[in-house]
Amino acid sequence: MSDTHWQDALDLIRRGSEEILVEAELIDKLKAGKPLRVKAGFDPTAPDLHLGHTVLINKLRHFQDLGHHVLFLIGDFTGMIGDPTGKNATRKPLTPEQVAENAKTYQKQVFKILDPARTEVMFNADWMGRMSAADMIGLAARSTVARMLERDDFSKRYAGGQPIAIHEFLYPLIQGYDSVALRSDVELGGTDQKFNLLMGRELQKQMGQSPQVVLEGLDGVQKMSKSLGNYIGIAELPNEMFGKLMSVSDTLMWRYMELLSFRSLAEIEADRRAVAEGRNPRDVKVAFAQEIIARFHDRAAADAALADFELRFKAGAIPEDLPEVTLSLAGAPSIGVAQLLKQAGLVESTSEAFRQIAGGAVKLDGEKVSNREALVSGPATVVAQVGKRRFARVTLTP
RNA sequence: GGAGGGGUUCCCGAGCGGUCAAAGGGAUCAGACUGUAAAUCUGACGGCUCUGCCUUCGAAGGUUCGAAUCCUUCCCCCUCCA
Repeated sequence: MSDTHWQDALDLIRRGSEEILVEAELIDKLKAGKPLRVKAGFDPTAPDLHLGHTVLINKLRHFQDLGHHVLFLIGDFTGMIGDPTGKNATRKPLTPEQVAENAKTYQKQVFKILDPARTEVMFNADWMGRMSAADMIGLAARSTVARMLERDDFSKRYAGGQPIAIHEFLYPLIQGYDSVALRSDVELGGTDQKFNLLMGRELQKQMGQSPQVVLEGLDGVQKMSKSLGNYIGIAELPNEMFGKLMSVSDTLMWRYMELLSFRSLAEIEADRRAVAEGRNPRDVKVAFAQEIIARFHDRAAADAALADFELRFKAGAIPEDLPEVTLSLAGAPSIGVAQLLKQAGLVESTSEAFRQIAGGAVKLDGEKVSNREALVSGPATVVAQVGKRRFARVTLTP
């Protein structure tokens, strides 16, 4: 490989990465010109990928484009422990059938990005499941409690009087051992994985292997989660995706683009300058949202999503593709608004329905409802709305 | 094994016999403003057959007119000593 080649490769790899440990080693590996074994581990419990996951997968794709080999590791064994976050220390173990099912879902979604020919899907239960208790003790002997407590998560919990179960210490060890078993040259992971990733280097060194290079910090969007409300699944409908991408903050938008867009950093930088000089950041965001939708759906869907968005929010129109709900009045002549909203799934409880009405968030056929006692008589079809995002077309049958 | 501290509503965290569905912050939801951005302001934030009723403060009992608050037992967590 010529000098410029590895330099370009390095630039590509660097994009979006917080830290490369150790970069000099990576350069050596790239210069050697051999296909590298690039490992990334995935949790077997979450087969529904969101854009956050794709940051890492995009990076794997970069490696494939450079001629390297991807080891897509599904942590079915480690899944029994659950990465220690202190929140869900105990997990319900998955059956082999569930694991297989989830793995299939993973592959279906992941191969929208990865090249199957250069990807090997593996399960760590293959080797961990065969390990004897004595082997496990041997592995455990390779680290120390003090070392484990260096991990931010553990030290915080320890200091804060939160429990740490012994088996949680095994998680980093096993993840590290996976790298030994796979003889990986590079491992990718989010910032929160740094400790685990470094454990892999440590164990590889101890066991006479050349330590893997760690590419860390690919989690700018990884913090995506359902509870944070910024979850954008790659299987979501175009309109949903569009809306969610548009509600990404301007500040965060640039980071998203760096990590998720396939456009060059130079182009993104040009956009950023344009915005600084007065261009509406909204336009940049629209273009970005369309790029992403086109990737997971297609161009036409991206255009349609934009058109729908304009209609809905600029003109305040009600969207076309509402969820349809049919409710039976069960003989009664009418139904209370609160009940209607609850049964249509627009609110979680009657109490919430009353609150939303009081807050002026509820509309029926575009008309604001302010009387919590209001009745809707049937049979009829009404478009019910709570806030700007929750809609349903409700059909009342006798 | 011994001594001490602690378990509160999604999270953090006050409360320590009535005025407690429980301060405050975070998250969330809604309204205003907007570009479904940010910031800001406002309101909401257990449930219901909703001007009242029911269920919550680790669990189960008990004391009391009345308990998240007191007592008993149990479960769990943490710290120190061994």
